[in-house]
Amino acid sequence: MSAAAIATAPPVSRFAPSPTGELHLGNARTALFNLLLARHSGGRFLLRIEDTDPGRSLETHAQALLADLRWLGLDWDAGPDCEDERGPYRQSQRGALYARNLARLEQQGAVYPCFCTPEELELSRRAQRAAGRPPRYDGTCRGLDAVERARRAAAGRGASLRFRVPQGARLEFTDFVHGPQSFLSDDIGDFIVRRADGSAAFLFANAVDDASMGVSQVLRGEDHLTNTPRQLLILGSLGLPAPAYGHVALIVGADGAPLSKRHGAVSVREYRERGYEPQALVNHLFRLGHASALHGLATLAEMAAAFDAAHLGRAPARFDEQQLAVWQRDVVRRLSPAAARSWLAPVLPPGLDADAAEALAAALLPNLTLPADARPWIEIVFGGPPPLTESAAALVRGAGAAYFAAAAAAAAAHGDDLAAIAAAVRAATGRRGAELYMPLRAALTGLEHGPELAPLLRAMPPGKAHERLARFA
RNA sequence: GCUCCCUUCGUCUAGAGGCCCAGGACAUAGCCCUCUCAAGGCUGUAACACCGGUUCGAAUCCGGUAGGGAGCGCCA
Repeated sequence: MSAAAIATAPPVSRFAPSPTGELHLGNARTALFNLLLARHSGGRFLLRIEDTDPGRSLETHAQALLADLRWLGLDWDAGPDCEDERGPYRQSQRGALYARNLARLEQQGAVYPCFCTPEELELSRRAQRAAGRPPRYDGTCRGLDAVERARRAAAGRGASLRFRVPQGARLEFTDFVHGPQSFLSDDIGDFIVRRADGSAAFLFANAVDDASMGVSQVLRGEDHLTNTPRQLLILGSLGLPAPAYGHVALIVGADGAPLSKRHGAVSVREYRERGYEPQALVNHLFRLGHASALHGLATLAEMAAAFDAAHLGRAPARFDEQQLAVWQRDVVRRLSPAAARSWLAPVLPPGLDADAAEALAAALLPNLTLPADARPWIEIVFGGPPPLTESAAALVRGAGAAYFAAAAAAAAAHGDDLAAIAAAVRAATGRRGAELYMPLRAALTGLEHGPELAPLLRAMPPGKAHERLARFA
């Protein structure tokens, strides 16, 4: 393939989570950016499940991961549930490929068996730290000869396979987010590519898979930046093509510290359960660590068109729930009546019919961020006569009995029609504007602030308005 | 400890030596509109972490300091 052909080939990106827990906000953003990267140029976006660690990988987590990604609207072109010829897309099913490539490394002498036990390694690391040195593999098994290896193997000691990192070499690559990077190979210890149980280690499986799946761009978290030279070493020994690597800074909490449980929700699931809309979450994540000229709510297609890897940020971005709430309100206000009804469903009184639910949603939506915010209003709409705040009570007293006599009579005659009630009160009292409406609001809701009165009245069960107005007549 | 990464308004960011006494969006404040809140319209407040150097000129280049983060795992 010529250089020009490579340059114009559509990109292939991927998201490669390991099913050891829930989909984290940071990973969700990584998935989003990779999807956008591919879609921007008509490329392909792959989903690969990295379940090489059987002890920590759970099928339920894998399923939840797919469900969360789908909920966000992030669809993949190939993955564990839609295989193609580059698959399978679960690392646990790619053992043969790893074994083949591992064998090639063994033939070249690029790797060597290591008989050190985890305990020995831990001890060595501790000693190095104590001596003020970087904790790296000390090379115990690096120079073992065939006889010695055979003896240890015969003694039943399981062996892992380590990559023989060249000494005195400078490892360079260009990160498409951070620019030129340079590492000294001497700062990298010989690392494990195959565990003693025969399974492939992350560094190895991940790199080999990217190459064999034709991934052209690897956009991942900055925690992998220093892994990159290792993976380049592996790929180089195997003669496999290396993708372009780009690393985005991790997302941090509102206080600038790494996102953790103490920041509250950190998983996509938690936001979904609290009633956040996927479009709100995606819009917020899109602006974190990425700049575009896009303003206002955008669709994934619009984001893809606007996405530009050159505008990926290098500094950690704060996940600020206040900003998320802005997007959320924007999305909520645009919900269709049917969508609004199901969004609100978790807090709706049981047995409420569809029409009543839609009327309620229509009244409340402009004032809500999350379904839970509707609770006090639902109590006001469906519960008993609400207690008045002090200032609401003052408003009611100021209006007087004649005012409410007129209002109650109109409510009895016209039900939930605010215009009719207001007209009657105006005729009886000559009041207009706030003077006219505020006592009605106070008597009906007990408060001075809230959603528009007219739709609120329409959401109330018949007779409620009259009952509440009549108590002051 | 060693290596690497990062640092522009409250937040997300634009900015690749003069176009920047730093632009946009969101948030926020005031005004208008309005039955309140929200929405909408208008106006405003608000930042180059710090110290040196290079240069006629630095947010932009170089060095250092401080602060934050990551990696150094038979985790990924």
